[in-house]
Amino acid sequence: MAEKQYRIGEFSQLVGLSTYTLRYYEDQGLILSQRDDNGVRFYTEHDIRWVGFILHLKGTGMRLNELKRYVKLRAEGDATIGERREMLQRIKNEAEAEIAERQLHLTVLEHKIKWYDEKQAHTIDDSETFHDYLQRFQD
Amino acid sequence: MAEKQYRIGEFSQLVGLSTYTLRYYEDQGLILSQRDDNGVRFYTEHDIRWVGFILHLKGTGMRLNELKRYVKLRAEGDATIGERREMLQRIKNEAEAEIAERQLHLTVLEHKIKWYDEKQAHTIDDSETFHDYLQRFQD
DNA sequence: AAACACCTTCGAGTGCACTGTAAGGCAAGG
DNA sequence: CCTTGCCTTACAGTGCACTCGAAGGTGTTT
Repeated sequence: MAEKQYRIGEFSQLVGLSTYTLRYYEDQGLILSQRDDNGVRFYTEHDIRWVGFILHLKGTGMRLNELKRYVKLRAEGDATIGERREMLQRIKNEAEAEIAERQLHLTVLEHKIKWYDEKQAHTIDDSETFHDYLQRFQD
Repeated sequence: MAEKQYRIGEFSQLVGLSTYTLRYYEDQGLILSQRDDNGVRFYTEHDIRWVGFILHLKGTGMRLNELKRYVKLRAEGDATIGERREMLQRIKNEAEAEIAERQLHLTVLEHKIKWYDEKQAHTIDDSETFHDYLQRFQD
């Protein structure tokens, strides 16, 4: 039983990327496609997994240029595993730092929401500025 | 004792935004500046706090257009507090959803790093694909 | 007198990641 | 035969948030 083959339109639906983007990624060397006798692209389950994986990498904040570099290393074989590992580790660290930073910003936003609530409920002095209010959480 | 006044160059250093960006933000209505007798911008501590706050909002993922809308509402007075609160709440929800999503992508990246480690240490079968490996964590 | 920091308007350039159009062509299905 | 879906190259357009430069100006400091 041969594996199911998908043409670009169907594949596009499956992976959630437009056909434009799929061709663009192929241009950029991020994906490969096989061709039938007429030169028409087709993809298999294997390609679905690969696109899924690069979308995970993208989802962590990895940029196309880094992704290209990663794919290039991958094509060079197991000798580059160390380098790829370091790359992913760096991406991981950066992503975690960004998340942490974003969470810090979020706490201020949360305080502001609380401040609005208390202001609306008149449980804080009408003249207390948000800045003064924030001071109460500084320690 | 009058409050210290900062001209744009110094202020730029203090808040970490270029003078270009400060003027741009002013154009966009995100910041106000006072002017001396010669029309030269100056800022005070109050402005430092305000820029600090909008950078927190930006840091949560809020876009300039939303920020503009927020600032506009703010200028309309306390009557818009409810709307501003809802706005920040929505931003908060979106930011949390994005963080959660990013963390999901990160777990896959972490698995990939582990997979590299195990592959390098030859503790996994050389023929086991990352996809097969990942299956072991699916439940 | 020159250097410096600021002011204005206006418009162009940057980086990223697409997204779309034009203009041509091929092959299969109703 | 015509529509649909695919193919190609090449290039323009989009959205976002800056970033910069030109060309002219003012006021303060050395």
